[in-house]
Amino acid sequence: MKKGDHLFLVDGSGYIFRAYHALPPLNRKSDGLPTNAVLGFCNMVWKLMRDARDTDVGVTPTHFAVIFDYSSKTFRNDLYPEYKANRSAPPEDLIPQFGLIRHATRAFSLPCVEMEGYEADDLIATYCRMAEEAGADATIISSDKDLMQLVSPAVSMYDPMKDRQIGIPEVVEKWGVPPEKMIDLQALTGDSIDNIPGVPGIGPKTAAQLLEQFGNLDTLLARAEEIKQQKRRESIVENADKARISRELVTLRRDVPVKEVPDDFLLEPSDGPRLVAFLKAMEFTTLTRRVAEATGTDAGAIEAAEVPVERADTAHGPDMEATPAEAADEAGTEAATMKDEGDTPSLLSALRAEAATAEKIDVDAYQTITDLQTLKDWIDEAFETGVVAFDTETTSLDPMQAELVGFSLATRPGRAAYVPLGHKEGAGDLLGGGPVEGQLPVREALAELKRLMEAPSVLKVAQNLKYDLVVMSRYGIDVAPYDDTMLISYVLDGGAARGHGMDALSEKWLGHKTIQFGEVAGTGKSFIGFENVAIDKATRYAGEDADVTLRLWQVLKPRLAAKGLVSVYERLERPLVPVLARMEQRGVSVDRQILSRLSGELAQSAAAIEEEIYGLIGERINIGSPKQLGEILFGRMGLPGGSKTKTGQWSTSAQLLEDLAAEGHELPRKIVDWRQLTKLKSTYTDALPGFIHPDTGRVHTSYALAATTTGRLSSSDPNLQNIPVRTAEGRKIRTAFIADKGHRLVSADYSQIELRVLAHVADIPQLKQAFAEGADIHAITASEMFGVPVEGMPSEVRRRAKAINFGIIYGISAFGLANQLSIPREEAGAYIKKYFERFPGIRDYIEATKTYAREFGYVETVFGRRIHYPEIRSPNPSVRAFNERASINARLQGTAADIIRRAMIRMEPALAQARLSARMLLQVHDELIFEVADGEVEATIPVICEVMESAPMPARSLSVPLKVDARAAHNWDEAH
DNA sequence: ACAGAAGCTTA
DNA sequence: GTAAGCTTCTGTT
Repeated sequence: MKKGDHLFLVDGSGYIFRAYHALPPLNRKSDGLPTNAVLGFCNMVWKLMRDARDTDVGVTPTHFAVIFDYSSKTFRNDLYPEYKANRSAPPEDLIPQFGLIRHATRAFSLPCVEMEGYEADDLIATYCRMAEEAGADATIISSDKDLMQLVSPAVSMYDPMKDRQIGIPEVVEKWGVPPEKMIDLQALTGDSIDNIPGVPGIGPKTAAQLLEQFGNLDTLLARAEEIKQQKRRESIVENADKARISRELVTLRRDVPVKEVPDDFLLEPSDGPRLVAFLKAMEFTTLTRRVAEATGTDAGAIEAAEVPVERADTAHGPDMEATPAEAADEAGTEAATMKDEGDTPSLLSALRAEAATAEKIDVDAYQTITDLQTLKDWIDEAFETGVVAFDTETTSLDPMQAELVGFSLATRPGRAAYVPLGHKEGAGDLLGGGPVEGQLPVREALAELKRLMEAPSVLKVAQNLKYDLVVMSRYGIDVAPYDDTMLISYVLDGGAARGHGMDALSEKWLGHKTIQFGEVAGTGKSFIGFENVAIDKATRYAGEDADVTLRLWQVLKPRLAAKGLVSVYERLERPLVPVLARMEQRGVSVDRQILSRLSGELAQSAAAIEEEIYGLIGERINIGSPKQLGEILFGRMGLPGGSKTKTGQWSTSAQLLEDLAAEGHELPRKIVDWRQLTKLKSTYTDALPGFIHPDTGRVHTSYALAATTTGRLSSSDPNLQNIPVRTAEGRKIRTAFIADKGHRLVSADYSQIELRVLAHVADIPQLKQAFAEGADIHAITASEMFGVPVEGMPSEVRRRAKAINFGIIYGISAFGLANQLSIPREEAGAYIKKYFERFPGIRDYIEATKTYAREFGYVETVFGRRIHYPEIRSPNPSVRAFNERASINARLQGTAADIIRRAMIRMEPALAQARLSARMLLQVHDELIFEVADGEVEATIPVICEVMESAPMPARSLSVPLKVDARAAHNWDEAH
């Protein structure tokens, strides 16, 4: 390097953050990979390389390098452990872009410089010194004030986003001091973002004034007594040490032992094909064209580069579950082959997986926290790392009843602690139950917990967070921001894993068998409740939960980006957690009297039928026992047609009994009736009152977010998604679900949502038109198939078409349709054939789905949710056919599930914005139930319908309108 | 005390 | 033909 040369140094790390926030979101069209910062970076670099002379810099670079931070830990952390401790985790959309920008740098044939233990700023300072010593000039591409201390006659800065050069006059103008005094100025003012203390009460204006007066920091500190203003004087005298440590922190190192020297940064002509290949892979059309033109590259002849952002997971066979060893091996291979390619999502995945499993899980290493100061220290540590895994231990599996017994935290793999709060002495002791000595004062501990849980700069990680959210909320604690490892696993492996519980995830990803809850608290009769577990035992169990959760997060979270599933997690899963937590907490009113009266009526009717049955068969058997019943009906009484179940028992299914009844037999009808009544009684009228919460007087169901393969929710304890509706008897149970005084229940349900989704994804003109016109879809189908006009169509014809429409959604088979319609299989087959002739698009859609599922091992919903079918390539034809039907159904059911999830996530803000107090209580797959104040019903219904009908927007726009029917009434039966 | 089968409820 | 959860019975532990 020599006089006249000009070195450009891009602060790559700084640029990424600034561009990410300043530029509008941008996602790669083909898969949604976030790329806004990458595009900003490429545009900027391209412009500076080509025509820097035309910018405010006004010179052409001869040397060019991009400098990055190596990691967040540097020598400054040793000087001052709190350094940059306030930094929160980077946004989700940004993480994959770190690696991409390093790729971009290489695609531009530019050196990519970073060094362990040093920040990018130190490298920049060092290279500036080297350039100056060589008599050359340098321009730092950054507007960060931390770099302004480097500005000199030979060194200036350039803000690429404002096209503004920053020289000595600009620094003086902005800060009131020349560049060489910037260090002292920063030492006084500090920096809240980097957590540099500075002197409290001294801002840039005061600092500049003081430096003007005293010349420099040392003089100022030595002669601080001369300061006139009392407050200012005291603060400076008192905080002189903070000022000195701050100065050390902000002073950039100009003597980093760098490996490359500025001579290595000689700017060479762009490698057109290489650059075009990268830009094509990023799908930056305009820039690709521009670069191709300028470098004389034939863009059409260049293939998009293989940028290692891991895509479809087809690496291992469909029937094989990767063992932990295999998973680690796979990760290891990736790390080895991509080491010099930069921090790609896959590399990040591999590195994180390695870190999470590197240290063995040792449950005896966890700490029990028994004093407040230790808890504070742990929480401070969480603030430093920015991520903490936590878990609550309670007295009950039901979060609405659970009392907090303790909680655990993990700040990094292997480092976890348990905080016992409510452990009791002497289990089994009659007078026992006094608190165990040496536990923290609950109030103070909860205040500390709240400080951590609500801190915006610390990401809280939990496994099945909704449970903890409900418990925490009952203790007045909100949790945000957060991640849920169970949901991440669900998004990654929906359909591919048996479950997403912590025990299974730990074994799969960490190769570690967790302590079972039952081993700690006992099971069944020996269950003692967590509050009676000894604290050392509880520490091992709870500490492990937090430790494992943190490790799982480290392994799983990067995989989302690597597989392009970030938006599914962020848009369809994570935001739903607090929405469901609130719905569960609200509960729904159930009228005990109505249920008790119904129960009595059902008991009477059932008893009467029971007597008649005994009369007919001549003995008092257990009618509820299919075994005894079968032996009587088909053995002793010799009724015809009895088929056997797979265990060799006589089948006594309702379908079969109905058939027998149709042939004129008296007994089967009575058995069917008896079963219906006893079912209603045992499952609903008898069981529901037991779920009424003693304090709230309402029923609080539990929604599972990660239980179904398709993305639907499930409801349990009690299941409020299968409350009867089909029969008049059953519907009576719904009359017991009532609104609060002065309120109504509003039920809003999507009309034919899955058929509409089918019309959209399979792109069927006749169906789309029918939905657009609001026509009777089953009648239209029948009319198309049988050539019968819709007017005056026999109901049987419409019924058959309806069965076929539903059959399609279920992945139709002649066998199933024949069963449904009670017709021969040949006839059903002929219907299906005819249907496909009239709607060839549906046959194409079904075939395309099967082919896709076979090739990739999964299908995707319209919103990108992946549903795996690992057995779709099974050699067993019936297993294969089952998986094919399921995968056809999954795209439709899953898309519908995604749509209502989106509606639920938006519902509360929409209602709040409309200043309505309606409360969402229940979800039943295509229906939402609200409790609405009497006076607001009219205003609320249109808001609900609008949110539901526009739920796919703006992510997707369906080619078929969605229709929602909503009604208000005093109880669920009338509202539905 | 628990697990699986059968049967029934919903969308 | 798809997706769920709960109750009862039955056999095993």
